[in-house]
Amino acid sequence: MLKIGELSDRTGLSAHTLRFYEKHGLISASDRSDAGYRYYTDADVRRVEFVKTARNIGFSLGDIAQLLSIRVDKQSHSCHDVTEITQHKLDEVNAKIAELQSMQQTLQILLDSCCGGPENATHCSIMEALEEGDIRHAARSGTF
Amino acid sequence: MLKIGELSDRTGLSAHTLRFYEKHGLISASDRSDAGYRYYTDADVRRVEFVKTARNIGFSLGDIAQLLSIRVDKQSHSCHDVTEITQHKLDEVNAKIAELQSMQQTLQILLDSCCGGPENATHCSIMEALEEGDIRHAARSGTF
DNA sequence: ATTGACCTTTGATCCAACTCTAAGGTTTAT
DNA sequence: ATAAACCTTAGAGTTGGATCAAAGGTCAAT
Repeated sequence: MLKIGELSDRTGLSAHTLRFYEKHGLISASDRSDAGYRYYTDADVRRVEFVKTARNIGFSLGDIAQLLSIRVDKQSHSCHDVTEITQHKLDEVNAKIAELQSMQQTLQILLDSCCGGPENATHCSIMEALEEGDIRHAARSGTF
Repeated sequence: MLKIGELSDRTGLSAHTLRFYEKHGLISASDRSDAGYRYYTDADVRRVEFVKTARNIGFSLGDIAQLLSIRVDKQSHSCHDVTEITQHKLDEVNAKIAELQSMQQTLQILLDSCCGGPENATHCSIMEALEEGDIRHAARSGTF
C-alpha cells in the first residue's frame, strides 16, 4: 500500500495532481489510514498509469473519465464505444491542425514578404498587410 | 464620431470586447461625451481593424500590443523588429502543429488497431494499448 | 521529545481571451 | 413623458488542467 507521495514518485504525477484527479472522479485510494492518509493498491497504480497514458496521448479528463468507465466494465461496452471517443478526439486534433496550418501559411507569407532588415518600419510589408487587412482567411476558435 | 455600438457594428467585435481591449491598452476612444460615452474617430477604427486582423492571424493580445507600439512609431522600429515577432509566432505555431501531429499519429494507430465493431471491449486493442502504456512518445504542453 | 518530512482539507490562483451581470445613467423617437 | 435602445462601471464567471497556500495533523528517526 502506497501513500500519496510514493504514488507520486512512482507515476511522476504530483500529489497535488493526484488529489485533483480524485476530486474529478478519475482515481481514488482504495483505503485510508485512521488519520485520513490515502493508501493505494497495485490496482490503483494501474488505474493512475492508465490515466497518465491517456492524458499523454492528448485525451481530456472528460474523455478519460469515459474511457475509465469502459475500463471497469468492458463487458458492457463495445469496441465501437472506444473508437467513437478516439475518433472524436482525432477529429478535434485534425481541426486544430488545419487551423494552425492556416496561421502557419499566413505567417510564412508575411515573413517572405518582408526584408527583415535594419531598415525602419515605415514601409514594412508586414505592417502594411496588417493595415490593409487583406489577409487570407485564417480560422480562429480556440485559445492559442 | 462613432459610439461603441456603431464601432461594434462596423468591426464585428462586441462592445464588451472593445472595452476589454481598451482595458488591456490595445485601443482607446479619442473622445468621451459628458456622460462618458466613448467616441471613436476614423483613426480609431483603423487601429481596431489592425488589431482584428492581427488577432485573426493568431497573434496574442501581447503580440498585438507590441505590433501596435511599432505601428505608432514606425520610424523608431525596424523591419527586423516586426519579423522577430512574426517569426516567434511562427515558431510557436510550428511547435504546436508538431505536437498535434504526434497526437494525430497515435490516435490513428489506435484506431487502425481496433475493429470498432459491436464486440464487447474485453479484448479491445485500444484499451489494451492504454493499459500497457507502450504508446509512442506524445508531446504535451498546452491545454487541448 | 523533537525535528523534519510527510500528510490532510478547503479554497484561491493561474493562463488567455473573452463574456456576462448588476445596477444604474443617457439619448432618441414617438 | 415614456419607452426602447443605448451607454457606463466594477467585478465576477467561463474553460481546462493544474498548482499553490494556509493551517494544521501524523509519522519515523534520532
